[in-house]
Amino acid sequence: MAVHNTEIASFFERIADLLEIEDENPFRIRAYRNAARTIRGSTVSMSYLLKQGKDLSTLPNIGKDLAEKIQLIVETGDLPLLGEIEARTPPTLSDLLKVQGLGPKRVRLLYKELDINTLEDLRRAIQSGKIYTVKGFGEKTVKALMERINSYSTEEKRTKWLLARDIARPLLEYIKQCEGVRKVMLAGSFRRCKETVGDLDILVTAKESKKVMECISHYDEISNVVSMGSTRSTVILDCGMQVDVRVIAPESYGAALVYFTGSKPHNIELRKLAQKLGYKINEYGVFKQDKHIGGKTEEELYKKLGLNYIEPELRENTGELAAARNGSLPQLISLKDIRGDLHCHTNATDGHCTLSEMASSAREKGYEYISINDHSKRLTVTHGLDEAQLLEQIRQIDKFNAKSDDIVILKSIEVDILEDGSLDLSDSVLKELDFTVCAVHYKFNLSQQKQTERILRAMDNPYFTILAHPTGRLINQREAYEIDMQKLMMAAKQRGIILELNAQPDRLDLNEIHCKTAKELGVKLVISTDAHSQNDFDYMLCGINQARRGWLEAENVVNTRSLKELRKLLKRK
DNA sequence: GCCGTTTTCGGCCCGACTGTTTTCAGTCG
Repeated sequence: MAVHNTEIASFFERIADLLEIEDENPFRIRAYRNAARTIRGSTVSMSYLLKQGKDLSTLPNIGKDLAEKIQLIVETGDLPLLGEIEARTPPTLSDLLKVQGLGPKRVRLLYKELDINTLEDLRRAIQSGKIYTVKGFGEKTVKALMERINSYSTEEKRTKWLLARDIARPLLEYIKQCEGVRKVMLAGSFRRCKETVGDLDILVTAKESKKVMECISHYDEISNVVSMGSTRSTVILDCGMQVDVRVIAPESYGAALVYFTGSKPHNIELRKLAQKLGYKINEYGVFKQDKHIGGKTEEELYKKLGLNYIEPELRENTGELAAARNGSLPQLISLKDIRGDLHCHTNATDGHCTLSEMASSAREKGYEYISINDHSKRLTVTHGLDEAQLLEQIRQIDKFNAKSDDIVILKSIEVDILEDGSLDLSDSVLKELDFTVCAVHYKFNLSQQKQTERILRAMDNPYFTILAHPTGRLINQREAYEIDMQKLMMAAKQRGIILELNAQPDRLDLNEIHCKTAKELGVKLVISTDAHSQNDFDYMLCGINQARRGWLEAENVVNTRSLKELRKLLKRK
C-alpha cells in the first residue's frame, strides 16, 4: 500500500506541533513545517520518486535528515521519532493549539501547571477557577477562552469560494461608502482563488485609518469584535465568517496587497529574497536601509526584486518565484479563452432544463458548442438513459443542429463505469456519439489497485473519451476514492484520453496539484461545469480559478479550441 | 533541520493587537 504525500506531510506537521509545545528550537520546527509543505504540494508522490531512485534531498526544504525520514515512512508506514515525542508530550495537546488564543507557550504552561491534556480538562479548569492560578491567565483571557471552547468544533470551517464571494459582496459595498475610503480589495486566500476560504481578508486604502475602523465597527452584520486597533481589526460576522480588515495609506497599496494576499510561504520567500538583495519588505513597502523605495503597486514590488508579476493564484511558494525570475511563468488560462462546455445535463435525466434552453444559455455566454451528457441507465435515481432513449436524444440533437446557425450541440453521454470496468451502454450506441464522458458513480470504496484497474479497463474501450470528475471527492463531504493518479494519467496520455476538471464548486475535481501534474505529463484536460440548469454555466469561473492555481494555460485545455480543432482532439489515438 | 553570489557555520520574515507579567510576551496573519 503506497503511502500518500499527505500522510507523510501530516507526520511532519504533528512533529512540528509537539516540538513547538516542547519549546524546541523554532527553526527546527519551521524546517519540519517547510518540508511538510513541500511534500503536500508536490505533484508526484514521494513513494514514486523513491521507486525511481531519486535523491529526495534535492527537493527544496528537504535535507539529508528529512529525506531519510521520508524513506522510513514510505517503507514502514511509521516514524519512530513521532512515537518518542508522543511519549513525552501527549499528542492530544495539539488539539488545544487549534483553539484560537492558545499557542504553544500557553498550551505548554497549562499542561505543566495543571496537567491539562484535552479540551475537556481545560473546560474543567476554567469552571473550577483553577486556571487563574496560572500566570498570564486573567479574567478577559479566560472568558474569551471559554467562549471559544463552547463554539469549538473539530470540523474545519472553511467556506466554498463562491459562497464566500456572496458573503463578501455587501460588506465590500458597505466599506466603500465609509468616509475617506479610496480602494477596497478582497485579498487573502479568496484572491488566490482557493477552493475554500477560511476567513475574508479585506484591504482598504484611506488617508485616515481610524475613522474607517470606526465606520466598519458599525456594520450591522457583525456579531463579535475580536480585535480592533487603529489600522487592523478582526470581526466575526453573523454567518460565522471571520473578517480581517487592514487599512493602509494609498502609497503602500501594492506592498499591502502582496502582504495581505499571501500566501504566507510566498511572502516569506519574497522577504528572504529582498534581504539577499539588501532590501526589506513589509506591508508598507520596499525599503533600502530606512528609505522607502517602492510598493505603490504589486508590479513595482515584484520588479524591485527582479521578478515578473506573479498572479495571485500562483502565490503558494511552489516554484513561482523561480519562474518569475527566469521569465517562465505560465500565461494563465482565463474565462474568455473558453469556447464551450462539454458536460451538461437536461431534463431527460436529472437536469432541470430542456436541450434548447441549455443551448440558448450557452449561446448567451458566446460559446460555439456544448455537449449534452445525460446519465446512463445504471444511475436509476436520475432516470438514466438506456440505448433506445439515447438514440432518441441523438435524433433530437440532430434536429436542433440542422436548424441552428450558430451554436452546435455535440452528442454525448455521461456513461457509468461499471464495477468490472465495462461501460454502462453498448458500443453499438456509443459509436453514434461525438464522444463520451465516463464516470464512476458507485463502489467508491474499492482498494486503490482495484479502483485503478477498473478505470484502466474502462479506458481500454475505444469509445472512452473523457474521464469525468476523476477522484469523485466532494469538498467537505466525501473523500476522493483511492486511485493511482500517476498511472491513470500515463494511461490517459498513451490513449489520447482527456481528463475533466469538473467546475462544480462542490467538486473542483481534479485539484490544483493534479492539474499541474497533468500539464507536466502532457495530458489533455477539459474544464466542464456539469451544468444541471441554465445558471450552472456560471460555475465555469470556479473551474477556471482551479485551473489557474494548477498553472494551466489555454493550450492545455481542449475546450479553448475551435469546434474544428476540438473534433480532432476528441479523436482517440 | 535547512541552506549557501555572506557555502560547511551562523543565520533563518515582519509587524499589529491584546492583556497583563507595568515593559513585553504571546498570538496571529
